[in-house]
Amino acid sequence: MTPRQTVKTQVRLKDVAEMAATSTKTASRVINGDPRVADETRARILAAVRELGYRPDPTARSLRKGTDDTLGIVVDSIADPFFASVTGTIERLAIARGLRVMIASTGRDPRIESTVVNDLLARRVAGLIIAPTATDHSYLRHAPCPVLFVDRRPEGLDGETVLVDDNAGARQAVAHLAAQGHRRVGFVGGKMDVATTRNRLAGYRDQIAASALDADESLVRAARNTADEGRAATTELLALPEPPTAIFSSNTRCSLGVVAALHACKRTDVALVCFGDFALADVLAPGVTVIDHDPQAIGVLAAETMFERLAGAPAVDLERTLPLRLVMRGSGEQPPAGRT
Amino acid sequence: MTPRQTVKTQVRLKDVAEMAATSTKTASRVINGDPRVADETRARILAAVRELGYRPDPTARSLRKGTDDTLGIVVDSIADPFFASVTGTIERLAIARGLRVMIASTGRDPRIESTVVNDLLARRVAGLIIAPTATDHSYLRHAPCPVLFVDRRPEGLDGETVLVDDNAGARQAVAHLAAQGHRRVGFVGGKMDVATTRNRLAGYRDQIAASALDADESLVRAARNTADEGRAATTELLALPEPPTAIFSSNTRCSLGVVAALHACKRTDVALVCFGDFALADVLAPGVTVIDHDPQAIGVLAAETMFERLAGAPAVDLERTLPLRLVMRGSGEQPPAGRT
DNA sequence: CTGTTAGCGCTTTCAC
DNA sequence: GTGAAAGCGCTAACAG
Repeated sequence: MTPRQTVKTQVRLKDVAEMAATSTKTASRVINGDPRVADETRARILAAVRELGYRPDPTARSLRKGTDDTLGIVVDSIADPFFASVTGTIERLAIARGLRVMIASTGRDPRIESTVVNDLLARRVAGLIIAPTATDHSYLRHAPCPVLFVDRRPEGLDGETVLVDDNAGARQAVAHLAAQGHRRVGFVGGKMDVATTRNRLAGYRDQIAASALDADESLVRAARNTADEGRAATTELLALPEPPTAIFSSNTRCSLGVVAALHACKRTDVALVCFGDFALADVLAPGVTVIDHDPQAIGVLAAETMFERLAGAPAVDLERTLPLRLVMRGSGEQPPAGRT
Repeated sequence: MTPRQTVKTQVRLKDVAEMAATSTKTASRVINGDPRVADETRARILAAVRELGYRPDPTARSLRKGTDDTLGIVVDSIADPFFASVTGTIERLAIARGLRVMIASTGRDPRIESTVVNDLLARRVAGLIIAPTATDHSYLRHAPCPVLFVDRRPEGLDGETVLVDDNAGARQAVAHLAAQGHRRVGFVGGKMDVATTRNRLAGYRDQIAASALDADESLVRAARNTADEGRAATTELLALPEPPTAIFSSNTRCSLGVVAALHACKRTDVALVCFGDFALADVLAPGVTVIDHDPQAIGVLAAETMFERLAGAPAVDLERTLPLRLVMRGSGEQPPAGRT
């Protein structure tokens, strides 16, 4: 037998209306704050609502109105510290505005992205915030709700986007290392099918050229998606005939591996700048110099932008870029061949 | 050529039925995998489904069936690394079973917990996984769906719970420190209104007594919820007339602060055992000894338990406890007065 | 095997 | 100001 269904019959609007001796429509008006109801009637209805403990059914309301008070958020992985922070911030602000939040992870799989986005759309979400993974987002051109992209630009669509200037951040990192006298700077980063990686790698290459450093492709180790892979890449780089004297790590997952490798090999003399701050970066010896992009700030900006769209305000600029900040802690200020 | 999706004009089951020259009910049967439909009819309907790009409306279905294929997850904060990992794991497994996931954070506020749980319930979630914060969960006794608690036991209700043995973990940590010869062991941990903290503190006190160590309440610094507060608490402890020679940190947020403080004061000779592993714990010098409780394992167990309940299997035991593991990395193996 | 009829709980015409 | 009726898209009953 199936589990016993609770006899707790839900209080419906009809029950409220009956108790207040009025119609469901009038009760509905009161619930929805329609002013055109007699004060006396309104009082009766509110009393009934409180007495019965009535709570409107969001599903029925959603079906009838064709819209929901839920925000859809689609990110790579909720377990990724960066996205966890961004998502958590958005959720907090959304709740404060009386909005619910539905979160879905894609695992960076375009097909999963398409599935979850369509599902969210089918649920009539009020708005959609997406860290894009797919290569074509043109199907969102006529989406029935505001769509905002985060961290990466959509492809095949001029969608409003909140992001950091990956290219500039990478250039800044490499320029900083060049200023310490480094000529051979290694790159460790994620997969090339992620736009963020491509932009950071492009910035790295731009600045290598601009600073006239060694443009050696064997110093570039992309497609490292986990800390373990970042660690392995670092070990490889250090084993090169002409190893780099400095490393730029392009994302936090990699950074954790790079740091682990440098400490394991006792090669903390190798200069290091990481894209993205992380816990304990300031505690290590030496402290890890980072290009800081505050995930909470991204969350706040994304949430506020979405609230503007939900309120009907049109987008002014298609892109909102957040500033980056070089945080010097020691690892990035070491000179080449700094072994002691 | 991928078919263009017009999200605006929704394809309804009625359209599919008309195209297949049948009734909506028969079409509904096919959609829901009812075998009692003629193969030929089924083929016509499936063809229409594909041609029209029909996707069932989850809202309408939910309203009609009185249930949804969404799992509700309620945790302290999605930005907390521990809960991000647990939640991410559950989400991944849920998606794989065709379930959606709705996540809500409470910020450890009992009123917010009550609000979000009721909201999730109003949305007819298929099941609810809760890291409890409120002090009374008796209102969930007759919940219309399976409810599973994670990380902490509910109060006022014998609910099925997945957790780690906080008390035993704390005892193990203190016993380990006692074995190194420490007699004064400090405690840094979260707020006392969180059951996890209470259990770990109780375990700490139990073992202090069992090992006949100094039971000095001035060594106990609870109510530290952030890394900054953990850092401050550590500084306070070290400034005591009779400072501890070892510290037990009861949660990861605190641990990050404790570690930062020890490094900042150059007092890494103070022995340290932390409850909960964290990134770079093995990279620091000395490596941080931890009582490891794998958040992913908790997520897997929680998800599987929930799937069992959704399938109708009754709970065998009310509690499922995950094993803890002492990971020795150096910080917890240092002797007292180990300054060099 | 298939179709018709009623709703799920709510909000929206459009009357009064 | 208020209310009756008509659905939103779907599926549980119960016929046929």
